[in-house]
Amino acid sequence: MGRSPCCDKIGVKKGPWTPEEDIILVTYIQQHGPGNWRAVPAHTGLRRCSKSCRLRWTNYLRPGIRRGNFSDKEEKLIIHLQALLGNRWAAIASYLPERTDNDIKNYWNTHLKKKFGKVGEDGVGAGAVSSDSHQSMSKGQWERRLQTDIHMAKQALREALSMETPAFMTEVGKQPSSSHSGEFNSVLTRSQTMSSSSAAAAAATYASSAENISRLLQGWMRNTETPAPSGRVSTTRSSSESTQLSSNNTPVTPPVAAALPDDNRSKRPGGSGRSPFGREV
DNA sequence: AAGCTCGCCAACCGCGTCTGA
DNA sequence: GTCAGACGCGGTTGGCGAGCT
Repeated sequence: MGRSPCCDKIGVKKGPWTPEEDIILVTYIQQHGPGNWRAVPAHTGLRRCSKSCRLRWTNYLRPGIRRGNFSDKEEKLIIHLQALLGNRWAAIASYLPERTDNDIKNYWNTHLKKKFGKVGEDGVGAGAVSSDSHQSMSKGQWERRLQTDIHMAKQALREALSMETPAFMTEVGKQPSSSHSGEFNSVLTRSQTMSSSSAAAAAATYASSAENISRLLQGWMRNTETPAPSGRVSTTRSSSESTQLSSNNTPVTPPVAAALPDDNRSKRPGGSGRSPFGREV
């Protein structure tokens, strides 16, 4: 099973994405949809690795993403799920549709690890259990274990949700997200069927994606009126800020925020994660 | 005011898994 | 059954900005 060469390192640009690149990528995805990442650099002319394109989209450009300001509920949920699932960030992220696995991972590493990292170290978390045990487990045992973990995670989540409406849901509610809780529940129950509403949602997704990027562009244009964003990171940071600003000032977050992450992951032909988590969950 | 240290986060890298030929 | 391509995931790193001395 040869490892993929990923990208021919020659001529492939690295480092922070510029707004122009973002626009090109979003435009392409708007037309063709996410997927077939291999073709993205070739068709768009982007001098980026396909992985980089996918990462940029899933972690940054994909609409419906909320960045920063994790609510208490989200924090608790992450802690709970981390204890149950271990460092399976993609699986955890599937319970927080508006957050990316990278974001959750970063948040855990920077904020929560210090506070709650010991929980895992003590072996309370399933992560500690699973990492050790699944080597000696048979496949059947491991799958049963997974199902148990999933069940526990669902239960924990339901408990968390039943206590009060999660802050992230209420916050989202401020924005015009029509059926967020419903979609969230569908995520919760892992109903993987791509309904026609999801298909319609996908269209809205791209529309709002374009909106996102146009706002991003506007912010960038304003910035370029003053000294141009010459610094590599500063450009990205400014774009990041403008994106965030847009989601704060105006409701950029689409109503389909919840639909995309799982649909994308589950529907993607080929490719999978390391563990069956996050897709079968 | 200048230099230093630390925290945060976007992005990269390597590996595992799945799928089709 | 085998192999190569494609994709997703988790760990890690690089660089900027904020806070501190």
